[in-house]
Amino acid sequence: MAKALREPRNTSAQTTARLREAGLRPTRQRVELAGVLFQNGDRHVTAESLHDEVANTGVKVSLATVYNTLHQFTEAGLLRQVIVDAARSYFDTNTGDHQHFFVEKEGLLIDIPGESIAVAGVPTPPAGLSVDRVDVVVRVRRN
Amino acid sequence: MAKALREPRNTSAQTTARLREAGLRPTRQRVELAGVLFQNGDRHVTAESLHDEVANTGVKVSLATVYNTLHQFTEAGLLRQVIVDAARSYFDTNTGDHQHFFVEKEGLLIDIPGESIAVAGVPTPPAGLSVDRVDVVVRVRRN
DNA sequence: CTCACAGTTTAGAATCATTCTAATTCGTTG
DNA sequence: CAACGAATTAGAATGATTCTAAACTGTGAG
Repeated sequence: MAKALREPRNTSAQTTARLREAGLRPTRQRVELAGVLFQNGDRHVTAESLHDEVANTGVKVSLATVYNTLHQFTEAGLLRQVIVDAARSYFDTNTGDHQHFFVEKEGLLIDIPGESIAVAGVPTPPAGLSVDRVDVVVRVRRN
Repeated sequence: MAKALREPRNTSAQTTARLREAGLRPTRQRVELAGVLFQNGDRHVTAESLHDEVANTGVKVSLATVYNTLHQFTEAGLLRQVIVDAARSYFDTNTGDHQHFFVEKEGLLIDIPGESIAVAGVPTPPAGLSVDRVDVVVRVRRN
């Protein structure tokens, strides 16, 4: 009876461990954000969309923290930043090699598996420069 | 002697004609901006860089007009907008089929001829969506 | 278990690119 | 050259993101 309300939090030990491995102190807000982000498969979020989503779960995390966290996760390799829209930044929980469809009107990003796409003929960069990564954005529109 | 100082203005009739063809009234500022933009081969500018550049030629054009003009030129097919940086928008005078190297640290864009690059394996977009264009950004860094 | 401190969070101000507004100016056509 | 709609502009407004300075919280030592 004593522990009747002690449900297994989705604030799981796994998330905590993952943060620690990434060299990030598992604070309440980081654990919360990581939970929302990495719980269900690949996701694309915006600082604001994530902020709203977390707010809806009842937890309070400031927008500043959401921004900080998104950047820290990105530096730690837990997220990848996707630049497709001049208006806002997207973050992708899929850090593997892949590309995107982007529906501009709706701000909707859709993954394209990395294996399916191949970019050939990329010239050697000008002297002194080396390739960091190749991003492909397939801009699509509703028919 | 009379016309000794009458150099052929780069504010040429060609520029004026080009604007008219594009359905744009050839105002002083549009002619000036078009002159700077389309005078010497392919160029990549940001609103601010173009504004500064024009200011240095002694002509005064407001930043608002530069923004308006860049968008109008883009709609008219005279420019192409390039999205590679979350911080600012680039505009490319090369509207043909081609891609870019991007040196993030320096905000430097370099054209890659369209013929040299080939993207294969782009899957059919989800139902209801059709491909508008495929953008490739080769992110490079200084060694 | 408690303390202390570096690391975090946060509200709100600040920044920066871009857009908007409302008033003035300019191109064009009659 | 008058008139009218289009274009320009200064400055305010906006929106995303970053910064600041103060309050708070993990964590490791004792």
